[in-house]
Amino acid sequence: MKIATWNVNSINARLDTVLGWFKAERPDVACLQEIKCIDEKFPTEEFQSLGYNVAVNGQKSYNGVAVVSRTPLEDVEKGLPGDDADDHARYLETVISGPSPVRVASIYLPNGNPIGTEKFDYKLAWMRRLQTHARALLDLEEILVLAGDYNVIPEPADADDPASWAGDALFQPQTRGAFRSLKWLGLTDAYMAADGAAGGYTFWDYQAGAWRRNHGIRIDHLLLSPAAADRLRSVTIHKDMRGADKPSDHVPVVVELEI
DNA sequence: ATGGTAGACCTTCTA
Repeated sequence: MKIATWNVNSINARLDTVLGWFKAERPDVACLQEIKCIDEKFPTEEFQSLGYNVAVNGQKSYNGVAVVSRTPLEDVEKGLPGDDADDHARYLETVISGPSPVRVASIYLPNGNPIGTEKFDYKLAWMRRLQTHARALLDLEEILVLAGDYNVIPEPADADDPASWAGDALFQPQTRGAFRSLKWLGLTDAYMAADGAAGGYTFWDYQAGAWRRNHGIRIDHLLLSPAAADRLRSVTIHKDMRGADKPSDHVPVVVELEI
């Protein structure tokens, strides 16, 4: 089973690019982030015509996440538990039906810039909520994949030029510590565990020639429960998509699980 | 050199 995560930076502006990739790659499941539209404006019919089921947690203009799957989606939960006042659409969790069901979450973790503001506080609070929820999910002992744009650069090796990110919310000690705490619950970073994976970035800014200069970072992650990690076959970063026409600033990351 | 681009959509915010 191929499970993808991709921050598309507007599903409607990216529709041809995304559908073209789906036709070529045929993922079984895809977690999408930054769809930047309300549920009613998500191109559901276009995905259905390719044979996919769709679940959307949308929002006008900003954020918004979705999961698309070949098999039906069960137990759809919209929003990250722990703060009823949080109205950002950044989390959707569902169970991919089949002989071996897989629980997946599509995560758009807050960016948090600039540091020293309420945006950074919101990011850290959101990460605490995610850790609390992940602990409860791990207790279920299911095949679980927490996939998305984490807006976290885990280690210096995950940036082309780590020094340039020193003042950025994505690379703060608190941010990296919260990500480590999350993993220490018993989650496996698929990219780090996969045989042969190295030197992969998943995001290059539109600005300042970042792509041309390979000024990239690895911030799109798939965290696996033990049952999922046991089934991990491969991880592929689709770097070529950054050079496509009308690219997102993020590229797809695909894990293959033995399911 | 403190820059630059992209998307939503009304004017500036977010990234």
